[in-house]
Amino acid sequence: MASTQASERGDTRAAVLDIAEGLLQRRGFNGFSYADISSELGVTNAALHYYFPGKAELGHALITRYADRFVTSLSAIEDSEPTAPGRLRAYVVLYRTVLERGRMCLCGMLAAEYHTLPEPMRESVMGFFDRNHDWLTRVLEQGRADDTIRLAGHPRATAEMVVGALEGAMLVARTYGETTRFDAVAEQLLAQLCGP
Amino acid sequence: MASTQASERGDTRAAVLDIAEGLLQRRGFNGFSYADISSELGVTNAALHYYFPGKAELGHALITRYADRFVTSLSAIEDSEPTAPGRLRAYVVLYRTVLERGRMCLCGMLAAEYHTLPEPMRESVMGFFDRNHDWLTRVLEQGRADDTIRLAGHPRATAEMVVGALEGAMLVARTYGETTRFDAVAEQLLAQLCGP
DNA sequence: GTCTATAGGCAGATAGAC
DNA sequence: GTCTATCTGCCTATAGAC
Repeated sequence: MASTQASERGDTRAAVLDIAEGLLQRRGFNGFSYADISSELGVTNAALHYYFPGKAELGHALITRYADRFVTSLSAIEDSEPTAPGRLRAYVVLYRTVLERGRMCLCGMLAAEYHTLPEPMRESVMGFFDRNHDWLTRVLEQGRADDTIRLAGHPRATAEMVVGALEGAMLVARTYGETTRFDAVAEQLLAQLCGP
Repeated sequence: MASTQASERGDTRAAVLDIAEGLLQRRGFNGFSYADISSELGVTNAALHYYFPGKAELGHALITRYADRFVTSLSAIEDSEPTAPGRLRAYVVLYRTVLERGRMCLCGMLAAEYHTLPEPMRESVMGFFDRNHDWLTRVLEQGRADDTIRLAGHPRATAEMVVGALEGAMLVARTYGETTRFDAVAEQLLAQLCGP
């Protein structure tokens, strides 16, 4: 099996995170077990505890890695897209890419299970949303300044609406297994902000 | 304890559903157990199986009851609110009321756990969203007809955006434990649709 | 680092007494 | 209808060999 390659290269830890990430995004934190990971990776259950003492530690590592990667993507967008509407559009693509793989946003998933999570994980989930709101607020302010974006209220409130709308659209669209439902919502959202 | 009253009146079944509903909306379907229900109700684990042979049946009954109640609420809105913007506003209050009690929409929660659910439950979750989209589409068409609502695209696409935005706003707002975050998003959304 | 072996707990579920 | 008692299976986690 393909997954054995990873352990042969010595980066089992990363392989564990990759597999666990997929499971978490598709089934939720309470919807997968160590056995799901170990069987797919081709190692025993006990090996996982070497890298992550408990499921809480694994969960925390997953959020951290996901959030860091997300922030990197946001920086990349700022480098490649100069305009506010362009940046918004690229932001939407970030979500769409996740959905395309049949996944839910990792932190959106954890937000649903929030009340069952260990405290360190909760904090990190909030941090993820904070950083998203911060970034979007800046983009919206930029768009308002150069008149490329039309705001109905405060930039931060709109930023929170954009995150909420995209998270919710993913959540519902994944139920139907149709990416087009997400696209329709995203277009709708962008049309209302960047208008004609 | 207060819950014993229910069983004394002979409506244990309803009491089970009430308790399970709260657990599901707060912790998710994979986040609670039969023991959680029976301990809160003051009966034994086995008693629950008398009413619901398996957790799948319990889950299905929960969706059905929730969806039926939701449809009833939508009819009530049509009776009390004649205008499209009024109906939209009342629709938002439906969500807000759920959030106020620290809960997530039952079907929004199940949408997150979708891939771990037994088939009969999946179908019912989709049915819930379908009915919401149908109802909202009709309201939006009404508003477009009498010029009280401004649509950027197809009514159905906007209806799906509204559901997505509200579900997502609940999801994120609940993480922060702040109802005001939901309100800001809702106002934002309504302003863009009914705005001046 | 990864294994075998195993502990201890809790999950959903059933049989049969009352 | 609700109980006691019990089953089986899976879960996270650990000890210790290799």
